[in-house]
Amino acid sequence: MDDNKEKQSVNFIETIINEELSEGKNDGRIHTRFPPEPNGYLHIGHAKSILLNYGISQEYKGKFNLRFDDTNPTKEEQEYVDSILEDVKWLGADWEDRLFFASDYFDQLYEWAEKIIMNGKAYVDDQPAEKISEQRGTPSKPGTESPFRNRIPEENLDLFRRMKAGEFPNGAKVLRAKVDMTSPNMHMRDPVMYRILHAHHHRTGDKWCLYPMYDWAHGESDYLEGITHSICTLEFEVHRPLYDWFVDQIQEAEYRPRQIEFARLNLSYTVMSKRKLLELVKEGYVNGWDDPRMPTISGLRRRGYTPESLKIFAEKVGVAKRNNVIDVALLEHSVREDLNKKASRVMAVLDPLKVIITNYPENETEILRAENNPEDPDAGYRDLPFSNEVYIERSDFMTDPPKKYFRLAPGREVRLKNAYIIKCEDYKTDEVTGEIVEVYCTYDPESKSGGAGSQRKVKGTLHWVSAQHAIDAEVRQFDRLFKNEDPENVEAGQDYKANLNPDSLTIMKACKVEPGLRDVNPGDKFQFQRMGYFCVDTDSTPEMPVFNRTVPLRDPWSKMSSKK
RNA sequence: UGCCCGAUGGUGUAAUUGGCAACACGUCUGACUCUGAAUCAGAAGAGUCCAGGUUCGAACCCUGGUCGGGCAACCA
Repeated sequence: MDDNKEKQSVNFIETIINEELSEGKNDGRIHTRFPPEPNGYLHIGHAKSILLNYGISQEYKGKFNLRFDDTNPTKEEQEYVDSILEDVKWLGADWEDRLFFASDYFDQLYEWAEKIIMNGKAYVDDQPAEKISEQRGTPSKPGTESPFRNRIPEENLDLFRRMKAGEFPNGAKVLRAKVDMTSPNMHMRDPVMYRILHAHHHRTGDKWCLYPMYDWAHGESDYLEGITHSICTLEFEVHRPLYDWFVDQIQEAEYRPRQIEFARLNLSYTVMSKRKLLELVKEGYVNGWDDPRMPTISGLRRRGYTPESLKIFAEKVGVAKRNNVIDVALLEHSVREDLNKKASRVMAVLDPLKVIITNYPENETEILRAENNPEDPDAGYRDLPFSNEVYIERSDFMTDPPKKYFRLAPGREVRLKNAYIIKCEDYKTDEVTGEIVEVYCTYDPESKSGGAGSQRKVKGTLHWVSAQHAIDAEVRQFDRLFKNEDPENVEAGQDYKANLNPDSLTIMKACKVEPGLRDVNPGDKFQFQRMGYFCVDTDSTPEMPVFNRTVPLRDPWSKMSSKK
């Protein structure tokens, strides 16, 4: 099985690694990391990155670190650290004992900064942010040098130490790397290494009033951890020369980390920026970060996605450098593929219509046998009660059906899954509304599933639930959060929120499900036959189980019928 | 007007590193079916952004364009 696992095509990062390996770089050691900033919840784009980094470490028998990039105390919170830890763990990316924080390295970073100052490669600038920004020029205009650029190392060191000691207020001074104000790369125009921030840090408390900037902290953190491949997204491509410049300042031996950039994941009908997701949460467009409609890992988890389904997805999506928009259908396909193998089949009627079987004894209950999962012989069987009154799906009965409609209609026969063939003899409508209230059928006693006369074929098979045995349940159905494939595609003056789908959430409170579903726990997953995959929500109680629809089953009929 | 990336069916990713474009999703047929699911069989759909060049041969190399994305926080 394994050997005919068609020669897996390698992505461009693996190609690079393979080349380096054959050159003997870093002694053949492979070490990756995932470096989230704890300022928001992780989303499926992060999942791609986590799975990529962890996957590479596994593939090459290397190591994988989790490191929080917590260099900005004004935006970061413990709540986010906790959620990120939970999400990464849930995905199965194992950092073993290598959980780190950039803030763990503040002392080392500071020490190095002093060294760089003494090497004449960094200086303290007294100018305000606006002034520095002005002098930086524009992409097409070179920058000009700060009047403080040529301070002598001793003076810089003294000032830097006083910055650390807290002698200056926020914004009074910064430490800048002395690189090249005329570089065509804006990031090389004497970037800021440290800013003064009298702020409480979630880990270091009030120890520091001086915090390193991303570019300075990131590569050095990689270096300290022995990271060999620092994989990040495309927008950091222009930072790479600076990443390398900073490593140059401190590198001591042969080893050095290498930054490689790949294209971030984009999903159709979805927004992915932390800022927008935060906005959706804060302004109440969704019910929290783990709202099942959110593309967050916690949202997907609550929705019923499995870690495996996300792995399947990540593999199908691939890794490259070109901008992409993945069809959400691929995500949906990935869960179905996983859940099809694992989820027990059960029957649940979401929009019940009562069917009375007129020739079945009124007070009798019959126990039928039902297969739990035709895809998994080991899943076994369960008992199902049957009686003379059952509920079927309202959409499974029509008084005047179109051609090709295989379900129940006056005079037509249909099979009740795992039970009998029934025939519609009559129905009753509400005199006022015209709504169908009951359907009257007769059953064929010879047609019992598994019985001698069960070979008889009918066009349709319906799911059902015995009226007197069924239990009540709430079902939440989700549709895409945005109406437009590209949520950003709006008329002038509007933003992505104009594309919000008002019908993204449908709550059905009168559902009837088979009695075996009485004792379920949040997270349990099922296939409601003919309906889709569902997952028990955290709001579920023993009195009222709540199911989230993870994804509907593929449904050619609804496609066919809605086309006309 | 500067610099850095990228460009292959509707979507995404490949192509033994120069040998007549493959896989997946989606779409459409059909078979099977006690889930209109799954499964199985098949089909349509790109001639690789454009123009030159090198070569027996180019999606891969070279030149010049075009288009798309990124870069001017004391954010990451």
